[in-house]
Amino acid sequence: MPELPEVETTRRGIEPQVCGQRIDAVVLRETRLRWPISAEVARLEGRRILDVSRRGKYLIMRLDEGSLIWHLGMSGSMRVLPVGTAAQLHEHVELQLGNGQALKFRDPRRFGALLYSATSPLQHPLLRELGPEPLGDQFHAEYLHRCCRQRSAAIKNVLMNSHIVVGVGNIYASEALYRAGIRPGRAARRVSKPRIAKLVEAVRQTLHSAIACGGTTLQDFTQADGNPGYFRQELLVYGNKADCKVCGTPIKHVVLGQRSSYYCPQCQS
DNA sequence: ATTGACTCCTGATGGC
DNA sequence: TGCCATCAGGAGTCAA
Repeated sequence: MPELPEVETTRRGIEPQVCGQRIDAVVLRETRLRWPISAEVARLEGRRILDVSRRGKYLIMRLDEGSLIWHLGMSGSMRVLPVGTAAQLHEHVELQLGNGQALKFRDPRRFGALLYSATSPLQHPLLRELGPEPLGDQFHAEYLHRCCRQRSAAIKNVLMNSHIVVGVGNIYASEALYRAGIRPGRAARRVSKPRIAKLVEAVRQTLHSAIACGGTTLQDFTQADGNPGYFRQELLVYGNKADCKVCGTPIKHVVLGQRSSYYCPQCQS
């Protein structure tokens, strides 16, 4: 579920509450996430959280010694609530802070992760090979065109490949392709450079708008204050079983790379 | 080197 | 009402 806008929304929500705070206690209720939570995490008492940054869909919490790397997986969310607030079902990790607040990580499907990195977190094997940030200046038409030129894979799968560009998941790939007028199943190398340029802009605009709405909530996602994200009502094609809002043609649903894709057969080619 | 299938897990939904 | 099959936003890993 959480794609870049949801992770960025989470980052902005927790940052003011956790920055500069000392970790008074760590509560681990379930350590079997995507990878088991390592024993070092249980020993973080006394460390201080310096800042919270984001790389793709990863959240990085820099400590005065080492770093924590979080991933929300498909169903993860974070909230900040007073220490002592009853734990919800599937609330696997809780960091109790010096200000009396607790950072709570909930993840029903346990596809999320919490990793400890003793050195530079950006050099962690999971982060080292990631592609550029879609909202940064390294992601541009020239770059994406170069990535697409030789590839026969569907353009949507290329967009969702985190080694090419980070943060774009199933929902926003569908939305950006709709905005750019490109069919999701089109082979990447069959997309002309001008259309690639349009797609780069569509990805940027879609992500910016979604961040402004606090992300998209389909099921589990909540912002750090417990509110849902409001981009769902702005979605143009994803999950749409009705007609195209522009031309009235019925929206098509296909499966690409085992993921649902939606597009307008009239507006997208 | 790319690619597509498979995998982890719980919960919501829809058909019978 | 209940039971069962299917599907869901991620992404590493493996085999071809």
